[in-house]
Amino acid sequence: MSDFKLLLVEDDPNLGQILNEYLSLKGYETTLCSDGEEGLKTFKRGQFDLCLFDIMLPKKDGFSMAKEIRREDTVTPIIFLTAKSMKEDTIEGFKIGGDDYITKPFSMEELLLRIKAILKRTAETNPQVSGRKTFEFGSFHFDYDKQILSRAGAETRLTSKESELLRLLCLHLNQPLDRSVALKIIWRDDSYFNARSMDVYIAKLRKLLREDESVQIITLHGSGFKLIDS
Amino acid sequence: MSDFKLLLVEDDPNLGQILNEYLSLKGYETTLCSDGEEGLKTFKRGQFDLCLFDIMLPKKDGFSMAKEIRREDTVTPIIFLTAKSMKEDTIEGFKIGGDDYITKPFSMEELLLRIKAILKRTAETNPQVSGRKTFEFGSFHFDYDKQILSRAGAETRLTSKESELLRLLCLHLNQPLDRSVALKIIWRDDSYFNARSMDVYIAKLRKLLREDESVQIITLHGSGFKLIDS
DNA sequence: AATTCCTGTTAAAAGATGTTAAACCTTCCA
DNA sequence: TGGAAGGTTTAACATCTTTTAACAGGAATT
Repeated sequence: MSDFKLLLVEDDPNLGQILNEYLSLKGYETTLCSDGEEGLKTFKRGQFDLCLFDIMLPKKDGFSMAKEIRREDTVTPIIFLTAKSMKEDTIEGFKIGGDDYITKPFSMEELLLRIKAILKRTAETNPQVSGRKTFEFGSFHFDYDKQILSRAGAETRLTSKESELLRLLCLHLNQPLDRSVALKIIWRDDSYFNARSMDVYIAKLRKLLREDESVQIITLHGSGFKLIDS
Repeated sequence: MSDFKLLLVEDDPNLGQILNEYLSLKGYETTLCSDGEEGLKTFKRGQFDLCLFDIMLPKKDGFSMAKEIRREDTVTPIIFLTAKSMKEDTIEGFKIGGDDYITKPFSMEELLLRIKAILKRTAETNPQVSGRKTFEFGSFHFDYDKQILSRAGAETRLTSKESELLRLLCLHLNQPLDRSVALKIIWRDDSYFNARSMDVYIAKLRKLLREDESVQIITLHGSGFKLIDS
């Protein structure tokens, strides 16, 4: 499953309901709001991985919401939904810092694919903001919340530090994870002893991951590590 | 201006010309190809930041190109252009790993905004780094992620520095690789001692590559090196 | 040809990481 | 309250990677 949190703001109850159900069915955790102010409040409260905003909304339109969000957050992707396919609107949407723009009527499938394409990119370029909690790599399944690494039915309990580190590696799957970044996030401090502690945990994780040869932690000497899934 | 390199593959000479001019005007460095095979060859040679592929193309269609590219490179964004707005096509495009899908006729401005939206996401963290991760030259296969150089079944583990250097040489296969460029990218600093360190690594790589006579690292006295595959 | 600069090569020094085990800390419960 | 139990850090040593040093040759320049 995907574990991404989507914020959906749509005032048409029918469409809202359909979208909500469809996206939940597809494994996203969705929150539906029916007007702009409520949407904005909800956004500020929870952490979302992607926003889907209708443009014409009661109380506060989608563009205004996006503008306010972009003042503080330039990262979370925003997709606009709209009935009118007016060129000016499209342009406005992108200028504000939107990521995609879909005109109604659209197919659910296309919407889903566009959501996926954008999440793929943001997860790649901005791993540490992602709120993901479960991961799949090689033949492993890792549940960060439960601190459980499982494979072929066998479950291994992880300690918190093991989980934190594995999570960071997973968020950067096939990409470098910087030593100092990991130290600052997990140990709050990049010092000699913490660094050695981290090395110990890398060794522990390597031992756990040895069961699947297609997965390994590569050393990037002098800079960090990289979890590879081939 | 932007310094982004775009690869444009479009067989309609009119549209190709217009796109090319418009995007150049907007500050992108564009390369235009008119069929799929040429496009793929061009992609493999140069380093591009984004691809714009028409779907129906002579010799090799846009989807096939994207598929081949995604085997080695999952990073470089691909946008598909197409006349037909068939649902199946759109879905196919995203499934292959495309990033956006625009149906003709589209406004130049919208295309530009979509390009910008995607580059914003990818370029923030991964500037001029090409996404290629595996390379073939002579009888060698080099996997940059895994840091493994293999030939005739035999695998050699490389160190991080060896990998970095070999990667740069491969990206410039049969082309000069400037000393100071390599030093700035790998060592972050072009100084005397780093230069000597690099010479040591060139020697190590030469020793590894000796197994295949058709491959060698040529010295460009006073400027750099060149990996040649004859 | 002599000089100077640049590169090739090897080996040793310095530095970083791998690994294991013991010490240290918490937490929890008898 | 004392002591398991489990988690985390520190220590110690082994190993691997990278840098520095030293010397040998070429190439360019004069």
